[in-house]
Amino acid sequence: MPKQVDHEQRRVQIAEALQRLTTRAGLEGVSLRQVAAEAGMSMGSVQHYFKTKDEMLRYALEHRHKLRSERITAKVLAEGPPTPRSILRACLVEILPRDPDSEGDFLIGVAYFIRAVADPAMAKAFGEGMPELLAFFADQVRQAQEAGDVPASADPETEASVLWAIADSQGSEILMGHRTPAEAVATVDYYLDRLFSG
Amino acid sequence: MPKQVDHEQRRVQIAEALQRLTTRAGLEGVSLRQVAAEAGMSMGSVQHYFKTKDEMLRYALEHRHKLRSERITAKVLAEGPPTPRSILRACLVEILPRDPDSEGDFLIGVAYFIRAVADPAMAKAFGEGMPELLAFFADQVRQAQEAGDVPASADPETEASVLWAIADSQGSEILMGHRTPAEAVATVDYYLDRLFSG
DNA sequence: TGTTTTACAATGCGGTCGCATCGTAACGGT
DNA sequence: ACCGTTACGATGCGACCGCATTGTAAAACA
Repeated sequence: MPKQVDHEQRRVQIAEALQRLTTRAGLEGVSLRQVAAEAGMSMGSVQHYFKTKDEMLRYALEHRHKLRSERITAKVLAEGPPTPRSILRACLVEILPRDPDSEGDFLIGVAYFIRAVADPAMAKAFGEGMPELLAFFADQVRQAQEAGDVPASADPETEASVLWAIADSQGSEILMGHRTPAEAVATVDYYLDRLFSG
Repeated sequence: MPKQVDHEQRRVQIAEALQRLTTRAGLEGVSLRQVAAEAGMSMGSVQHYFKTKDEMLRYALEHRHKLRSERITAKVLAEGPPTPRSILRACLVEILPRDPDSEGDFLIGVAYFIRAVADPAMAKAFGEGMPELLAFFADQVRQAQEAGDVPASADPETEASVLWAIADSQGSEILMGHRTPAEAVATVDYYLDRLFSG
């Protein structure tokens, strides 16, 4: 068969160009042409690897999910002796936009959220990564409960939602410049303090 | 002078058409033509009242702020004897998208958020309504503290952020169909339970 | 009544969009 | 060497966008 090209690598290349564009310029309204230019290839090439724009966006979303997961687990493992609390803190802080990288990641999340609102298929894809993250959070809370660090009255699943809510919402506030990363981290710590008061 | 028309009423008419469209079709990508059609007037007419699209969006944003404030205060006053807790609950539930109306309101908020991310001027306008809402929340928490219903250790300002975060994030989850309004309300109640445990 | 200002409809312009099509260059298998 | 497939660049189509312009009807003032 013909010219052998690593499809996966090409797709990643495109996805990362998309991510860079999304971070830099804005988020909605990035066009295929822009993505192609940013990736240093022709539009036809992009089309070759992704039949439609949606397909490209969906792939980039999965790529992002993977990267984020890797980043978080790396962060968690890097934190000396991991306790449920330190793990949760690391996750939440990692989610917040604190630098261009994490800001880009957060922005991509927002971009997909927007699409997801109008497009149920995208909402499904977008929400796929959520349950396991929430389950992971809930599990940490449960472990802390068993260790007596979190009151038994707390509901792990709901606490997981609240934790996510804080990171999610504070992240948006940071993006809009209504809050600084430091303030957001302080809020996270505040809440963890209150939660871990068993 | 000539044909006297109530400008404010016309603008409201347009803003509400925009809101309806945003609710129904999606949120980003509503065009001036669509808005005009929805409002039952010509595009030239819309242009007459708003020189640019941004101007229209900005006006509609303020309109929304006003409506939401009115809606919330009405809701609070309607709740028999208002306690800080019932007030907070009413506010949070009111923010959540529970029916087409509140869903539209929430969607508009999302639409503006999106614009706000890329457009600092919009971010400013969008964030203008926030501090007073947060201050109001914080004030309720403080009052509850003085009444001994909320632990003195709680920080009213941060709690206000957390409360907002819950409504904000849960609202998004509802929009995407990842959560039902009932579940979101349960989360709100759960958190209020934990907060009001003085 | 005539003039002036406002309200609005119609239309067009330049631009961009996603997507389809087509031609061709590069390579692997036979 | 040839053939079939793949990679990808070039180009164009139809639709839509925001915005500007133009023309006209109507109403308040003189």
